[in-house]
Amino acid sequence: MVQERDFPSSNFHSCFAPLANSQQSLFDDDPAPWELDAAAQQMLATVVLTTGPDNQYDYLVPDELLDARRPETLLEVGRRVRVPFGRGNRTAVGYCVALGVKEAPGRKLKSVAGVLDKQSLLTPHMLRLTRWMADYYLCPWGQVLEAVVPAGVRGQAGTREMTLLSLPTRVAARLTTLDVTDKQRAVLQALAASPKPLTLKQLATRVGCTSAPINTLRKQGLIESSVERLDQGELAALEVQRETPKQLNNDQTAVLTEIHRELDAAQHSTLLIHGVTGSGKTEVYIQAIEKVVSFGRQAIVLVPEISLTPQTVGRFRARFDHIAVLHSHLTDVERHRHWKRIAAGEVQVVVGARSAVFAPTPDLGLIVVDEEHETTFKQDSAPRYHARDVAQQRAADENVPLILGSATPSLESWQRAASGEYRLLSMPRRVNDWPMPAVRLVDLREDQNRRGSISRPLQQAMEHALRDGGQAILLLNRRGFSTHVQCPACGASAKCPECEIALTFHRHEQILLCHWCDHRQAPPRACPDCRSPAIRYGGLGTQKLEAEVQARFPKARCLRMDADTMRRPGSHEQALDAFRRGEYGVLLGTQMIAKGLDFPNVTVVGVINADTALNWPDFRAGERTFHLVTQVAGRTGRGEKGGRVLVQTFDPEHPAIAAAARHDYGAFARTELPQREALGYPPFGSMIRFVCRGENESQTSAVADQAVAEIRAAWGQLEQQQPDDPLRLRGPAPAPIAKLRGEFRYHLQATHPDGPRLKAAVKAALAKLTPPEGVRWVVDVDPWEMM
DNA sequence: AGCACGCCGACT
DNA sequence: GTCGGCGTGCTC
Repeated sequence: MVQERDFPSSNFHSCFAPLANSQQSLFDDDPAPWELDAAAQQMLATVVLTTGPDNQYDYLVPDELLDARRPETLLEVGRRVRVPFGRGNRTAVGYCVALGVKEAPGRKLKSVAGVLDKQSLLTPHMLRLTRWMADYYLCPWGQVLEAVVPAGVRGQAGTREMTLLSLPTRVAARLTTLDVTDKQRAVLQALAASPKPLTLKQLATRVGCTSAPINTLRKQGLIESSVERLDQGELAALEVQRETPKQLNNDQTAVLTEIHRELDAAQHSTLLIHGVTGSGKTEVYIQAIEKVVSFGRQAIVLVPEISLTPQTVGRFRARFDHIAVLHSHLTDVERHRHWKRIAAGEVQVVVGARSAVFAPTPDLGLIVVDEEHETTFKQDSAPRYHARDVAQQRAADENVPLILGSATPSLESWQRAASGEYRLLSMPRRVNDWPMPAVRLVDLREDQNRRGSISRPLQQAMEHALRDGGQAILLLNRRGFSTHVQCPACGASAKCPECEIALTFHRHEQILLCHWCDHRQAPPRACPDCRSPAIRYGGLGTQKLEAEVQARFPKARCLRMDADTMRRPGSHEQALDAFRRGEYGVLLGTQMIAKGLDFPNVTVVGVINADTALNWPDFRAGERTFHLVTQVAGRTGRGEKGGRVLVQTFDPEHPAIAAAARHDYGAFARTELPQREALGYPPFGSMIRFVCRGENESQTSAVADQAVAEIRAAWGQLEQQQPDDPLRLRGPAPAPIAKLRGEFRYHLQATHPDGPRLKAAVKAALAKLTPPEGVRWVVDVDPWEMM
């Protein structure tokens, strides 16, 4: 790390100013530039490498890279550079994160070899944000930078170097007097008539000649050429039906008034909107953004990927002239074009999944995170960031409000609102005062001798709904046909050879499938252990449920949506559109049908088994169950016909299920939060999860043991003298998925109320970890995945 | 992450 | 004596 105080503030474009601790004294006691010895001053670039050690390195900057007249090779903060690195001076690529005149250190520095980008890829805001992410998520800064700048932007996808031809003014002036052939004159005249330079091809077509006369003129110096990188083609423009603002109800108006007040205050604050399903949160976001746009600023709206369906996106398109929709199946070229439009300030609203939080808006005015409790905001590969928390950091840094919205807020956000860190705004009523649907719990213990998976009350409710022309939704969180395939004679069940997890039978494909690694094998004709031919297909998946629905409701068409039927891009939207048009009576599927959809004609929702997620080895199991049941219940009662919800469960007294049945978020939070507190779990403690994996089981478990020992040792170094909450270490233990793709997995969880201290200990411990070849490890800060 | 330096065992 | 094993530490 460079000595920041050595930088004269006048010309050192640092992006670190508001960072904590080591950066605090920046600029405080800098000597004035004229007091410094000019001979010892050098122009230096601080570089963070994209791969390699997680450090910052200073390089000399050759004068030619500082020539403002040549903007394409000008070195700026936020551009990438090629630098010599290591003893062999191999070429490395890094981001320039600081640039300025600085006192030379004792030893000789190497020089920047070249500039890679024609413009800066990261504003000082984004550099600070990525630096924060690196520190918070224990991840190399260079890796964060590579994750934040889309590959299509780095690679200039969709652009091409082209030679542009133009007429020098001295030639244009004496066009008629030149001694040239007729073809050549025609070429020169075409060029003179064109308001902008032309490519060789364009010019040749206009004149109706080959490239020969043009090349002759170029050789004679009568045409000059320049090379530029140009876009190939344009983003397709969409025809959109415009829509006017909707009338707000009292709750919506009250919340919007509060948001407007925060926007006027021009400072950062976080508002948590707790609005029941169907309370009209989207309209509130839109009207808040209209105000931001009227200031000429931009807004970012983060939604779970599943919500990026034409339905939600269409509402934004209908209300704003210039929006960019960023979803996971954009091509590099499309992503690059959107990025450039956003960076140029041509986009008013960016709507996208979690990575849209990095949209390069030049003058951000507001960030909205809709369905903020959703797990898809947490990235499950490095950097393992949570978009809501990154949005919080970004909004604070850019001094703009952050709006979090949910019908079922995460307990993290709820607790922050309770502690006063966030402001809580409620929208407890649905638009048009539609009532919340009545939820009936069906106790599966009392109905043990039922045949199949649909209880009598659910069966009757579905019959009623379908007879009255309504539709039904059934939720079952298990795909496939049978969830376990077992031999009743010897008890052996089919397991994945790579993961040792029960294989699921998929009847349509006639295969046994591992849902973790996608291993496939033919179903056995007889038990491989005892040769018994009577194989039992137990457990319920969506395929079996589909068969049962078709048997029980032969007149109704049934649509199944799960990861198996929704393989192709766009199939999700097509299926939902068909259901909305009434082509199907019953929609059944996994949790992908539970979120954010709005079907006025759905009058019955059935949860086949609310308990499936309840017994997961995850401290959020109850919260997940509550979210799922509440969200799916919100899919009904959105029209004149009202709606009913039936939740089948073996545990109707469970607080998460009972509270979800009453639409009572407060009750759920009141029972769940004290339990979290007693166990030191988030939101009361920070958690860091460590997972290691390798083919050799003893080596892998030894690495987990070593990690625990190092964390304990590092914690001992940091421990304070006063009595204190103890560090909680759970594990090491085999992970719930103890084997995956042929590798054994061990994990441990560390929790403590003092997040920064916990992080410091884990960071110090991991620096000492030396796993053998073949054992890889991962740290996850604020984990959401415990398997 | 790579790459050289270093300090011990089997060769020419 | 030297070639090479891969443990340790540094790279602006």
